[in-house]
Amino acid sequence: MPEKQPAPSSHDMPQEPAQADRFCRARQARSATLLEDYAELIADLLASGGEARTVDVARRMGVAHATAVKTIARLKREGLATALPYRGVFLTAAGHALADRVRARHRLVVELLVAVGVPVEDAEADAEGIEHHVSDSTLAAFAGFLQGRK
Amino acid sequence: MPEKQPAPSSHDMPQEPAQADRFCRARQARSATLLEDYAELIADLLASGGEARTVDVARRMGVAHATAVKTIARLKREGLATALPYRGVFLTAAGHALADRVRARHRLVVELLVAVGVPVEDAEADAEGIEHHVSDSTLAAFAGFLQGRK
DNA sequence: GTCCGAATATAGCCTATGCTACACATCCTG
DNA sequence: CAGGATGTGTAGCATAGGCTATATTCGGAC
Ligand SMILES: [Mn+2]
Ligand SMILES: [Mn+2]
Ligand SMILES: [Mn+2]
Ligand SMILES: [Mn+2]
Repeated sequence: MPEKQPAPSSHDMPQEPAQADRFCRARQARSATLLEDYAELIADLLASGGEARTVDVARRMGVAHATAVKTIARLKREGLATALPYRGVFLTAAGHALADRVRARHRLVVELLVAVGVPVEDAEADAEGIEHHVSDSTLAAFAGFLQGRK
Repeated sequence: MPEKQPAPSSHDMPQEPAQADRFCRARQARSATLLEDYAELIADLLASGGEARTVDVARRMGVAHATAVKTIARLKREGLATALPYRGVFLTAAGHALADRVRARHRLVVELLVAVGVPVEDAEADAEGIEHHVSDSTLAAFAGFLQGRK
């Protein structure tokens, strides 16, 4: 066998399987991102206005309404939402549960960012992306940190 | 005109244009994610082993080699990398610059996470996704926070 | 009750990211 | 220097997530 070189590394790299695993998990999180954001948004619309119309969802997501329709179709396909024609979108129990989890995470991320000195506006903006990559472990650490400095 | 209702909100929602803007920026970051990770990885491979072969990149990214080929093609298309047939991948000046920026951000994010109590392994895993959503403002706040607790 | 603007549905097109399968090139090893 | 293992290139397929354009349907103003 070719005796794998000890690698003349100037600076260390992560082990190959561990690194691949990290990238895979990040990809996974990325693909769940949209559903999470939609679920949270729809829950908020239902809570504040009574109904979630496709147009409103599209406007708030910043996409064309046809795009929102497709994503909502995916929500339905995955058992997170239902919709009656010309009647708006609703969340299933699973959808509400997801929305709650996502909202809690969103808030905690913003809180943490603000606590370490990020301006509120930037915290809100960055949190929208960051939240989808925060594991339970990290979430717990955030909570502990915020608790400790109260 | 129908006199838009003041919204009988039980809890406040962000203004519509601001929220759409946040989602758009998050989508933007998401689409840059792959290029950033590839650039960083290729730079690391070049630095530690002398060359970056497509297979190694694929293995470390945890994807099929054909997938890596396509992404590397995009890197080339965007002027970040070059490649000679059967010779491996190289970074242009722009590619190296991107890699450096990305690596610095990656490290700072891990440091911050660890500083607030996230276990190192989880910090490394989550950082791989989080890093792509950290704005300059947030990055500066992280640096300041870490500085302050030294 | 009619009519018109707004909301909704649907179709078609595009790119980005994955994958598998297969063909060809390279490079060790014996 | 022959052959097999490994690396590369490429084709074909699928899904996700964007878009525009076009047709319907709804619902409120008159
Ligand atoms: Mn989000
Ligand atoms: Mn959110
Ligand atoms: Mn990353
Ligand atoms: Mn990284």
